[in-house]
Amino acid sequence: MQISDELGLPARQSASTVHHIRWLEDIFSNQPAEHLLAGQSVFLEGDEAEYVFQISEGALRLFRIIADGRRIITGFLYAGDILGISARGRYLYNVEAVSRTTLRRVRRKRFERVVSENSRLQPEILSVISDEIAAAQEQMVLLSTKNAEERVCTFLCKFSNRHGLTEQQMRRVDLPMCRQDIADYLGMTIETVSRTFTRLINKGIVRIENAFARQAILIEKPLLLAQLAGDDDDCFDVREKSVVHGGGRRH
Amino acid sequence: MQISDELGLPARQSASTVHHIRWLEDIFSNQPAEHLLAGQSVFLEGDEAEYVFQISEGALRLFRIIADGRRIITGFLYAGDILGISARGRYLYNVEAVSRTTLRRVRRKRFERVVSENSRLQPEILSVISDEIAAAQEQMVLLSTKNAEERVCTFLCKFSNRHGLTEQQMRRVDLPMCRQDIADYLGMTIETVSRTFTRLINKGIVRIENAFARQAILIEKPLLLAQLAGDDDDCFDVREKSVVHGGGRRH
DNA sequence: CGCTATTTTGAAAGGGCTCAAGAGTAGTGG
DNA sequence: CCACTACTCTTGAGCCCTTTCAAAATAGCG
Repeated sequence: MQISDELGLPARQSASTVHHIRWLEDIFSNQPAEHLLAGQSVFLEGDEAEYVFQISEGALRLFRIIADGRRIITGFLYAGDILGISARGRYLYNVEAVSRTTLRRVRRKRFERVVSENSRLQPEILSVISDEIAAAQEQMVLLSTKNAEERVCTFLCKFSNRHGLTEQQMRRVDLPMCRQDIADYLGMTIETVSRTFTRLINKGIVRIENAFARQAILIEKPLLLAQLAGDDDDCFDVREKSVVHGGGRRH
Repeated sequence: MQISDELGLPARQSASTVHHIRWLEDIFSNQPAEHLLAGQSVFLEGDEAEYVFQISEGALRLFRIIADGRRIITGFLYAGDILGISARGRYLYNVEAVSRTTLRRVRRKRFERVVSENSRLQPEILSVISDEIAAAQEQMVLLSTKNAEERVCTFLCKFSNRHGLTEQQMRRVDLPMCRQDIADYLGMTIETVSRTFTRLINKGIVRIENAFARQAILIEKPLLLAQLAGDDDDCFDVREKSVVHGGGRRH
């Protein structure tokens, strides 16, 4: 149920760790690294929210299971990301390792003490939480308006543009998660995800690097991919447009 | 852009105000009441997050406008709810009054000062934020798995069970928002919302109280409504079920 | 009482889901 | 090295639910 086995993975610190959360990171840096294999659980929905985690390497999936057994993945977390800050008494979702993952944990009590002692951490906490809410909202937008192709393109864009990647890494995407994960995250079936990938390949937008690596995707036309994601970030002209509700049909 | 006119609505304090946020409320109680008409804006996405608000009466809609002009309502806020806590530098979404609404505001600076001075407020802040994230996740679940009927039933259930309502108020639901609002919130078209309501009426689950009031809905069979919402809260047996991913089909 | 905005209803079309089978990939052991 | 098994992923065909487009009905308001 909790991280059990500490198998002896090489505990090398990812050089491309992180960035955006300078000071918070220091809280974790002295903690021992814990290693997880793909599929191992970090905590479950409803568990007492005793710890705050930071991912050193790898990827986690956050998900809930609903009554009929279906799984909804509400997000993925990657190296550098922090997990568990926003939990009140109990965790709101299940967390598992997508692939081999290294993380560090501190007790919530200690975490909060350190934060309250160091005034410049306060805004960073808020920043982390704010990001989490922003991500949730983007996901709501995706789920309520985007079609299959837009969803997959959005996913690939976001994954390839996540923090702490080199230019090269951005064009050659090594997806750690399987099709079912992607499907459960994007609110579609595995079949539709697969079909959509095939369509993107046929269009020459991405290419599957079938060389032995598990799932390497080469983004051939990053700009087109971004366009197909349909975010069109030129959307801050809301206050100019005479926004008629239900303007462009569809919903 | 900001709340402009202070029209002289009777500033009576809703007796059924709130509850869950005892101490935070005190921060707002001395502030002057501001009155908004239906449709008036509180703030826009991207505005500097200068204030924190509490709703005294009425309802707000939180929404974003995407590139093609469509509107996604990410949430509604009601009497007693607090708005703007989770914003970092700038607000993440637009906020408008759904109906006549009364609210109070405090400057973020002051708000944060008061909070940091009073240690028992800290957990309440976290609680508010945690609720916001929980709501966002429930919405993701709704958008990625539920069909039209389940969505509408979920909406009615949540609205009728929101905090601070008497037993009577729970069975006689006065929806302040229009069909288009509901559609944009549930990720469906106004036509489908309408059709779904009709179906629920034909099934005898709800009844429209057409007496002069704007939109009064009588919930005839609350239990059935809750069942049709499909949340089946007996879902905390996750750790027992051998959860096979992609268990019950559909996604 | 007419005008407009909102809501409801109808018929047709489409996109993604479902069910089912095939192709590819890994891991195992003879 | 290659069969054998177990998975994951891909492809195909039909169907169903929601959307779309269009029009009628109802409510709101001067």
